[in-house]
Amino acid sequence: MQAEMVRGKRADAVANHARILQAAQSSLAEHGMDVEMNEVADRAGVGVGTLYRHFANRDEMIRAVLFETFTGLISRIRSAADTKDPAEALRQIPFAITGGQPLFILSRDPRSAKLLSDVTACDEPLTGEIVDLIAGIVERGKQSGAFDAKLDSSVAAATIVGSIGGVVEMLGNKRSLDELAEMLADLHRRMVAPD
Amino acid sequence: MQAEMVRGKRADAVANHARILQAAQSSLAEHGMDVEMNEVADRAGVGVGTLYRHFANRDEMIRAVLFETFTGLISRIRSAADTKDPAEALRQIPFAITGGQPLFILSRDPRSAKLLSDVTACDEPLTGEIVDLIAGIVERGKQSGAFDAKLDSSVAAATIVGSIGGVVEMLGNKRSLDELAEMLADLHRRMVAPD
Amino acid sequence: MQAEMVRGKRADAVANHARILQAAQSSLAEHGMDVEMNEVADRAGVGVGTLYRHFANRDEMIRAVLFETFTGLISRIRSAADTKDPAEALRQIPFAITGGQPLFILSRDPRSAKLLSDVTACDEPLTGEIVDLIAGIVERGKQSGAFDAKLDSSVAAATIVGSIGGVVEMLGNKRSLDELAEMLADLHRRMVAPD
Amino acid sequence: MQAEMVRGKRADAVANHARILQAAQSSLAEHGMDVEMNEVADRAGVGVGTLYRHFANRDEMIRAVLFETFTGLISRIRSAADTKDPAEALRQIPFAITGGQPLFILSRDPRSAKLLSDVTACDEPLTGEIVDLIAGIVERGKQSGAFDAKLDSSVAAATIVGSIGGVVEMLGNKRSLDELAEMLADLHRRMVAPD
DNA sequence: TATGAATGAGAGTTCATTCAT
DNA sequence: AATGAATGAACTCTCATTCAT
Repeated sequence: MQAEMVRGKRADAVANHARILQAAQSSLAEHGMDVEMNEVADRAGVGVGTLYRHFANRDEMIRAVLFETFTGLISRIRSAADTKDPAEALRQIPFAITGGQPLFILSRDPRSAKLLSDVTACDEPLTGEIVDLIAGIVERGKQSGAFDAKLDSSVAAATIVGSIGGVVEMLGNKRSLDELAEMLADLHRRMVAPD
Repeated sequence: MQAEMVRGKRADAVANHARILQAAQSSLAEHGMDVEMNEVADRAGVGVGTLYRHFANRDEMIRAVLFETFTGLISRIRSAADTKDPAEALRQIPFAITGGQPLFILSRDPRSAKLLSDVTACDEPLTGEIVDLIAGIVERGKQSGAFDAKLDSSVAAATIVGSIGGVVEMLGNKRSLDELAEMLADLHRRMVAPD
Repeated sequence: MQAEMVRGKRADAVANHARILQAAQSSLAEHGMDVEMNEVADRAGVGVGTLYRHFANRDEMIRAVLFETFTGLISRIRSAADTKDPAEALRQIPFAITGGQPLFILSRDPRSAKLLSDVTACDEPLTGEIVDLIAGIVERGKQSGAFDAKLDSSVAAATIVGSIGGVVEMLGNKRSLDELAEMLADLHRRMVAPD
Repeated sequence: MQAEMVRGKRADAVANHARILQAAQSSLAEHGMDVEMNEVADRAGVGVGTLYRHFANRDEMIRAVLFETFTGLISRIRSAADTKDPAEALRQIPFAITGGQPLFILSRDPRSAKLLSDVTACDEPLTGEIVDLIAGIVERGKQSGAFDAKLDSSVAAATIVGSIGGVVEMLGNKRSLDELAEMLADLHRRMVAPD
């Protein structure tokens, strides 16, 4: 019922693991932190017991999904932030954020922060690192004169992150993410431009 | 021990209702949509049974709090939107939003949308009406030449709402809301200003 | 359905607590440490939830029963041990042990020791204290010349405890406990008598 | 890779069976009737599936271990009981009982009685047959005048069995089994001796 | 034939809701 | 009318058992 699982149990188990992560991800996206194990199991087409063979418990399962998702998200943001030109770096941010799985909303849930606190080694929301990366871009832009020197880089960064999250949530089902990212990049450009 | 002072009892009940709403509000702010009835009852200083004399069930209680909160929020936004000058109207938006109870975050929870769907007569997030009001301001600004004509007013409005939510969530515990609102208003002004 | 519960909820709850302890006790006696919460609830004529209003969890419930049972058992043994004449003290031991609830068998289960380890402050079986009390009697008897001086008091005590437990388990359903206690006392007397 | 060395495989299977029984026995000794199939499998160095090739189910596995153990135990007791001199026969009992696998404790667990009820054809504890054998010795001793004529042989036998079990459980980890058996034999001798 | 991943019934626990007091 | 003890459906997690490889 699945495609080419090359041979033996190992391949099967690996395929299952992927299927389960995928199921957990879509359940999480749909129900937030309230995912139910049985639903994830059903969605993955396995029994509950199998979930527990792959993750020690519900929290670990969610953690795994969040970790995967946020790891990808942050690495994309980091790539964007590595761009030399601050203006170009900033332009890439909306694309970097909207490019991944649609779990960005969970980064707001206080429970997800708690769940990942031993990964992030702090209790503050996961958006913290993202904001810092973007604040770094803003700071560079201010120093190069590309952005307005009077900007508070943290506030600007939080504004940018919040605006992307908000637009995706509110309009993501009406317009394409790419189109929205384009418009967001433009709005952000105006926001940070020198007077 | 039986009857009189009917009015007194009414007053009592009204006071209780307010206390309970207040308790529910603070519980909601703290735990999100996971509030527990017993905690609300404890916080209100009444028995659980009394909660059920005031609200048919948990959902109704949350609905009442959200309704009250969003009603206030929307009326403040409406006031701001009624301001003649679009620039000034837009400036007031962050203050209007941050001025109320800190339940704005709940507007993001998919469960709250579901819960209020029969109030709003649609399943879309409660932010819908808010976005529309702000989009109206943007539209007026575009027509008056105060804002850039190329703006997509819905996207701009969603950006503004999202940015306020994001900033409050991410920085609300580090800076005063007033200070943040001020900075947000400035960022929004730049964002919509003509090139 | 219960007798004179003087007034109000409190009395009811107290009666329930007793009923639940009683139910837990008989379930424990029947199934050992494998008691099931639902069975105890059924036996007590309450819902499972009620069990959890009275005890934090299954372990606490069992702990409460064991504690009550062993506390009674040990206090009866202590009374016997307080008797001046060692011979008379020893004679009372079988009666002291068989006089209580029939949970003596559980004192053997390693799990019950673990469960009560924070009460007894040690992990060794609960029979430890009982054996010590009886060994004290034997020691006194040896010194007074009433018992054989060559006895190892610990071994004698363990023998006595084990024999009572064994006889009750093996013959408790065929003969009366009093009759058995009488015979045990006689056997123990012979066992410790000087040659 | 297919067929031959049928005999070799048989031998393998027999060795496996022994290894598994051994593993089950040590697991049982450690965890009582709560043994887990996976642990036994691990301990035996085979997969769980293999357990089910040797025993129809968990109960059968435990039954097999208990049967083997008790069969050995009873045959040792029978040997002792076959000794002509009742006093000598009785002296050998503690050695016969402590000489085997340390599963004697399980004979007390109500679950093991249930489990073996179709082997023993009755629900009474497995100790029944043991008690009968020892009661036979006592009876012979009474008739020969070696033991006190007033003894109730069943009660004396149960006392003896119980005392051995108790001493082993309570002191087995402090003293050698041989030393304890010696002391028990002495105590039993005194117990049955004529006044 | 042996393996161990998958299964799912069943046990413990929580919490919205009810109702006797 | 207010209370909070009782209720039990629903959820998480475990482990004996099965079966594809």
